Amino acid sequence: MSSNSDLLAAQIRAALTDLVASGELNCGIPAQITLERPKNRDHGDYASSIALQVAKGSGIPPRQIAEMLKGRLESLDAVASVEIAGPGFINVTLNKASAAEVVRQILIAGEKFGSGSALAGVNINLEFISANPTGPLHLGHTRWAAVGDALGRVLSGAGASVTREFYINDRGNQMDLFGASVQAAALGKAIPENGYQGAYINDLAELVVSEDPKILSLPHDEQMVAFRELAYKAQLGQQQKVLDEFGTHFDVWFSERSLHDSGAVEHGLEKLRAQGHVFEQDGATWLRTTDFGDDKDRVLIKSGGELTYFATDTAYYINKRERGFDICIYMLGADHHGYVNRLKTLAACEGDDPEYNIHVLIGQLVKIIEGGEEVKLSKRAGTIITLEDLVEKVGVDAARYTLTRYPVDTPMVLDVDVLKKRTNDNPVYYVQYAHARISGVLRNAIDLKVPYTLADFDPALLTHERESELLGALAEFPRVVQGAAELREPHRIARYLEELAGVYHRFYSDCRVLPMGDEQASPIHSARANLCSATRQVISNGLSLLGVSAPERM
RNA sequence: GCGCCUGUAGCUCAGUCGGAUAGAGCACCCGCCUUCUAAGCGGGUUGUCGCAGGUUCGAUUCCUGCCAGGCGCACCA
Repeated sequence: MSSNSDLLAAQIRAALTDLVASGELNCGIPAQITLERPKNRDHGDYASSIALQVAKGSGIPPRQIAEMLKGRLESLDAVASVEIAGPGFINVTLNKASAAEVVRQILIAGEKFGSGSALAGVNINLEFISANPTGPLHLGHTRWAAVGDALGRVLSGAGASVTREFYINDRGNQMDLFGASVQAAALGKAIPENGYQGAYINDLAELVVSEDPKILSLPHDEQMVAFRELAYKAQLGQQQKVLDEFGTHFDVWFSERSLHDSGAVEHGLEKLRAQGHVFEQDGATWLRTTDFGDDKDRVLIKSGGELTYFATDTAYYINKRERGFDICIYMLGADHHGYVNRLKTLAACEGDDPEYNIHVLIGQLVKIIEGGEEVKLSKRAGTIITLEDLVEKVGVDAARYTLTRYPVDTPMVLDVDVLKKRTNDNPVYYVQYAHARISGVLRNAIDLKVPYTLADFDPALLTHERESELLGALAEFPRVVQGAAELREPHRIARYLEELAGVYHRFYSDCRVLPMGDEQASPIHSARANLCSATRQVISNGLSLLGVSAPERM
């Protein structure tokens, strides 16, 4: 079942191919023929600038090329009229009934509407958050929890096979420092220098002691390890619980320790050596990342024999690839952007294509303001705002929606006061309200005996301008999902939903859906109720891609 | 010094391969509920798309330089 825009694009391609074959036109044919949705409705339902693009090499004026294509487009059943405008734009207006066929497509596809196959067969590892298990999740993690989860859903929607993975940094000095901090808190001693602070450390200390009172009689070093291990389990469990409540789920919780225990690190080093980019210097072992444009080479094994973090990351990447992932997506905070180049060059050293096999998204920082001032303190964590703090303030839906409606490379400011409002200020309610409103209309439709199944649907009745706008917006959804997946930009879904909700609200205020008073139910009521039903389906599908609920009532 | 991100309306921000008159919400003013959810709709007002060049039929979009802000540049984790 192809959409009208696919149909038009295919027809243009066929027409161009024929013109080239017959010698009337001498030009290359673009790989992708895209149709735009004109901002100005006078320019039809779809517009193409193909004639301008193709004109350059052909020596024929663009308007003349547009003329050549016009007839072919007009011959399509779905097309009502074709006009050539300006320097050579082709503006296509669909006939009303075929524009309305999208309602049928949506209602038949249901939850599947919007899903596509652009990324079918692609196996993607999506790694995000990957916080240290030494404390609560902060605002930066929260942004990833929302965006990463949404991206996972969007990629799946585009047909990819997606594994969501959380890398647990459960090894190294930070863990020992964490253990020592909890230990100190339990013993009532001063937290070590650079150690972990905050009420949660005391909570963890109490919890560990209550779970295992004998811990207090262990020798000091052994005791630190015991505290470290028990606090680690508790803190990780806490992160998992919080994420679960936030609606973000992972397929794999990957422990850094397991990477070492399984021999994956040695294996990774072997693999890099075999590729010929490893060398020894000053007693250390290096990876010659400068072979692929890094500004300096990177140490894998320190002169003291210790592995660097980079070595582990390298092994981890190789491990992912060997688990069969075609594309590894990393979502990192802005403070790690220096890492992008290193990750890409290590992929190159391993023999991969850094432009395809690895994709790094950098998220800019999130600030949160309340009452006009930046909020910096958390009751529990001591210094940082946590995921729980945000959810407690504004709720899961508002938090998730707001965090996903901006591109990740924009630094963002969350205004808590706005997020608490239930007005247009707060787009999540605007979109959810449209869903609830439609649900109300459809409940009433049942009471008023207005049938809205496909058997009752006559597409030719949807001719009002508001109906056309709504139909046009609905038809866009699959393209939006595909674009969001390919560009790794889930915020496009949110922006689209706001647009769609706006179009629906305008339709609602101009077009009466249900019979009034004693009026009998007629086919137009059924047609409009079907349109409402299709719109509700698309809003629901879109919100689901963002992990935001679609309420039946508000 | 080098690198990444950002700079669009009074505010918060959209604006995939360059396209037609640069958009939305908020704020401000004025309207619309005796019949489907007013958490809504309509109308009015708001711009040197940071600055300067370049590429071309056409640049907010691509290239170069500069200015401003944020963040990084370890044999740290």
